[in-house]
Parts: sequence; structure tokens; C-alpha cells
Amino acid sequence: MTDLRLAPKTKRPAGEPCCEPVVYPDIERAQAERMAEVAKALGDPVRMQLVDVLRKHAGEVCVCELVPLFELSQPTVSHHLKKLRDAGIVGSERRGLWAYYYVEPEALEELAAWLG
Amino acid sequence: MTDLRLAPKTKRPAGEPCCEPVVYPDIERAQAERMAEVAKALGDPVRMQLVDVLRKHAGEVCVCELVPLFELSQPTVSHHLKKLRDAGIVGSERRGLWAYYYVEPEALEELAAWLG
DNA sequence: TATGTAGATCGATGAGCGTCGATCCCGCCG
DNA sequence: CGGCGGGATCGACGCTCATCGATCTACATA
Repeated sequence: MTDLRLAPKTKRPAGEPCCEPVVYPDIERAQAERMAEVAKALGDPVRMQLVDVLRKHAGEVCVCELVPLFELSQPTVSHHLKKLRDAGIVGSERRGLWAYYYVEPEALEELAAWLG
Repeated sequence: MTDLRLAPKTKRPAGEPCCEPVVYPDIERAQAERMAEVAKALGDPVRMQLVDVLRKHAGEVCVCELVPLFELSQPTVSHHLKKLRDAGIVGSERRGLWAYYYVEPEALEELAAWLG
């Protein structure tokens, strides 16, 4: 682990960076992009509650049960569910008239592991 | 744990909701808003990498070391650091010309616990 | 005091987001 | 076949965001 606590020297030749360059492997970038995509999908109170309900019920839930949980129109809830599906956090299945959503459990694992 | 897997009955009296109402304590809402705020701040690859660097170095890091890690202008990196500070994820301290940032360890605890 | 430097702030710009009503699609049932 | 109802999609609106160059503030040093 590199120690970055050193204060950079002032009065340095022009054109040089102000500090020792920190080695920063680009491997991190792909992981950061994946985790940021998941975090972004969770970065809305409605979607956070949707995932929370789906997780707590440990099975599939009908959309017609999710809509009345919020004071929002049905297209808005559908839009949030689509966001979660695009991020890979939830999956859906249509059976007859109804659509059922469920959590995709592996989707949150990387972020959870990173958060420790 | 309520079982939501039951399909709602069709052919119901008009005006009634389509399903049994799910008890949904409003206590969740405040927590969802707090966690969504944190997740939103993490929902950008640059900020995710910033937090990752700060966490891995387990101490304070000078801004002049953070800026060259990204192909971004200094004001943009400063903007991202402000977002993280507003969300309570990082703190900062100025010493002389330089500013140092560090992770606020409690900020991620609630989200980490929720993710399991 | 004057100059240079680190970092924050400002203003603008273009892209994206959350929300809604209206509409479309497609199974269901009389 | 025809109508209904659940859910997804569309188009629009207002707001937020990420990014930049320019500027501002505060400190350090000559």
C-alpha cells in the first residue's frame, strides 16, 4: 500500500506533475464502472424500496402489488423496474396478464463485497 | 414474511385494489432515502474510483495526487469530491496550500449492512 | 508587497433523469 | 370476434448532472 500522505514539494520545474505519480492499475476501472452502474440504479428512493420489498419477500412479486406501494403512476413504477432490470438487479417473467419481478441475487454481490 | 406470490383475482368489483394490500411500514422510507443518497453518490465511475483509492490508502490523500489519476479537468474532480463530501462519504481538511481527503468510515455502513 | 500555485467556485452547455398522461400490446373471457 | 384489463412504451416537461474554461480565494515564498 503506497503512502500518499506526503505533502508534495512546491517550487518544482515547470511541466512536471506536482506529486509522485501513483500507480493506478486500469483493472480497477472496469470494476468501478460495473459497480457504479449498480449503485446508480440503487440511487433512487423508489428503486431502493422496490429492491428492498423484492428481497424481503424472497420470491417473485406481481407488479400489481408493487404499484400501490407508491404514490406514483403505473408507468413511473414500470420505468423504475426497467431501470433495475437493465442494471441486472432484478429479473421479470410474464405469466398471463401479470408480470412478476424477482431479485437477481448475484447482481449485488460485487458491490456488497467491495463495501465490506 | 408475507407471501406475495399469489396471483391477484381478476373480475373484482370496480374501485377495489387489484390485490391484497401489502403492509408496508413507512419506517423503511427514511432508510431508503438515506441509502439511496449514498448509492447515488457512488453511482459514477469517477467517484467510485475516488472512494476506492481513498479506502485503499487508509489515510488522507492530497487532491494534487487525485487529479492526475483521471483524464479530467481539476474543476471536474473537485466537483466530484464535493458530491462525495455532501453525501457524507468523505471528509476534507486544508493544510496550507493543499487539501487532503479521507473516507468517513461510518457513511457506508448502513448500505453495506443492507446489502448483506 | 508582489508573484505564483493549489484548490474551490461560477456560468454555460449538452445529456440524462423522474414524472406524467396517452397510447399500444397482448392475454383473457363472454 | 369483441371488449376489457395489466403492463410496457411513447412523447413531453422540468429539473439535475457531468464537464469544461474562466475566475476567485487563500496561502507561500521571494
